[in-house]
Amino acid sequence: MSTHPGTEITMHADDAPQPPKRKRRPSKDAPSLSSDRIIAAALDLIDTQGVDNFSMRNLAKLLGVYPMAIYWYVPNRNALVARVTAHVLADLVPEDPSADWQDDLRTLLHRFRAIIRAHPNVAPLIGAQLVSNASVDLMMIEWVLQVLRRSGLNEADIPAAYTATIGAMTGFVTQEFAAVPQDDKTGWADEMKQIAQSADPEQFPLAAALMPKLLNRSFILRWDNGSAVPLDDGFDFFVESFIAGLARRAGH
Amino acid sequence: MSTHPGTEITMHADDAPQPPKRKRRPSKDAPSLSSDRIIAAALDLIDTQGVDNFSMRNLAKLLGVYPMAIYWYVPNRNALVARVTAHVLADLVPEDPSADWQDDLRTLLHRFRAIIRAHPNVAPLIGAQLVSNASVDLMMIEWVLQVLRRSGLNEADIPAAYTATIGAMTGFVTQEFAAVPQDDKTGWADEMKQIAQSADPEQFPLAAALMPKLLNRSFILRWDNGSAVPLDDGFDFFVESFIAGLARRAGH
DNA sequence: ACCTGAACACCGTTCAAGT
DNA sequence: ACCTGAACACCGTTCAAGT
Repeated sequence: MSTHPGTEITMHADDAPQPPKRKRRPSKDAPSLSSDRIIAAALDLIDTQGVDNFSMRNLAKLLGVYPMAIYWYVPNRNALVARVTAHVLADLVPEDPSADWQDDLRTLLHRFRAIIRAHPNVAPLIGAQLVSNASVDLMMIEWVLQVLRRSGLNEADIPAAYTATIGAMTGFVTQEFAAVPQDDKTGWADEMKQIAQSADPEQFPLAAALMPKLLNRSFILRWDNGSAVPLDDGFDFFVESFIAGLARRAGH
Repeated sequence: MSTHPGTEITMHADDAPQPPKRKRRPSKDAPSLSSDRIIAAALDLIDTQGVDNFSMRNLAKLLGVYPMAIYWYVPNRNALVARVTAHVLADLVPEDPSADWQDDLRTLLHRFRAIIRAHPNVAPLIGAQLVSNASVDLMMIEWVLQVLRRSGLNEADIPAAYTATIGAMTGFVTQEFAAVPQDDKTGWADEMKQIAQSADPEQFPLAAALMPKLLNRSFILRWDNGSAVPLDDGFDFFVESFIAGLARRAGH
């Protein structure tokens, strides 16, 4: 739960004075604010209101404080959002590497998806923000590199394979849980259904035939996102294809 | 270039009255605004300023018009952004299917990347907005389904394979071109470099050893995005792995 | 039909000030 | 060190009005 602030190398160490050096605050009571409280409250707001409706002012209100109070702990909104995603991803790396590198990769990708499922509104932030906490990231990076080397891949291919793996881990899930505009959900769903059922079987034979399996159960042809309708089959197929392809390229 | 408005089924037909039915505007001169002009100007702004700095008010200024004038053509900012991404993706589907389904898939994924490379600031919008123009999408969907059937996959696997394919197409590239916070770019780069070179070889042996190949050339360990530093090798490895995995699952 | 113009309810952030 | 309070320069969008 806790991110052990202070023991971790905080990326982007933002020149804002980090609060507790040593036994500070000899005064009466603890400060009302802290990095941890702010991050927890921010995550709470993002989880419940979505990232668009998350504002420094609302966060301040939730914390019972004036907006600018937050800025003593965090340099700006972007940095705060980065810390929230780092917090969410803190427990990503599996503890125990197994005997089978393919199982390890599978586990990592599924763990990532499970985390985002618990905090879907964070999904759109992952792309830009998977850079926030270097210590966590270095562990994860090393973990992935080790798995890839055990796969038997050519050593020279490991950097490319690493990037491919991270892309596979984050890409699908980010899309799956991407926010769906909630302006007029039902109108949108209705139009999508209508287009789907009026898909000309002459022009689009396969799409028309498979529509019952695709409608609101696959990318593009949906109006709910992964929170409401998880794309389990698609994700599994994606993961297994990627791993199988890696295995083939590694000579298995 | 032109999206032929009126000939396409516009998804989310938003009840705003769509302008030209028949020979309208018998009056003096053409209206100063049009859907096409607005979309083109919006794309221009997004390309140059980024999506964060893109506002209805700036767009109005660029068009030489009051902000609310735009609202006669577009119901709101989100819808406008959706149309922009649809416009950008209009030419995604390749014209000529080849003899080899693997080549076709490769072509599609590379075309997608080329489009996003030309408009990288649109990348973060793709996830939520690959839903905007149903006619384009149906063509693309049918195209993908046809390719997958030619692969020899089990018919029952095609829906999952379809979602996996779209996820593969959009996921990696969306991450590759995700915006990098430009608050203090150089400071960020410096810290990243420092963490990289001080990576403990005891704790992170592979990461430390491969760091020269990884630093700013792979996910997470970078400060530039795909516009400045394209991840060509990673992308190729990803695409080839996915296709190889598909082939294996199809029994090749 | 197409656009203006003012107004409302918000933003993130700077800056000076309190304690 | 930690937070208040006012102010600045923005937002998207509603609503009434002009032509």
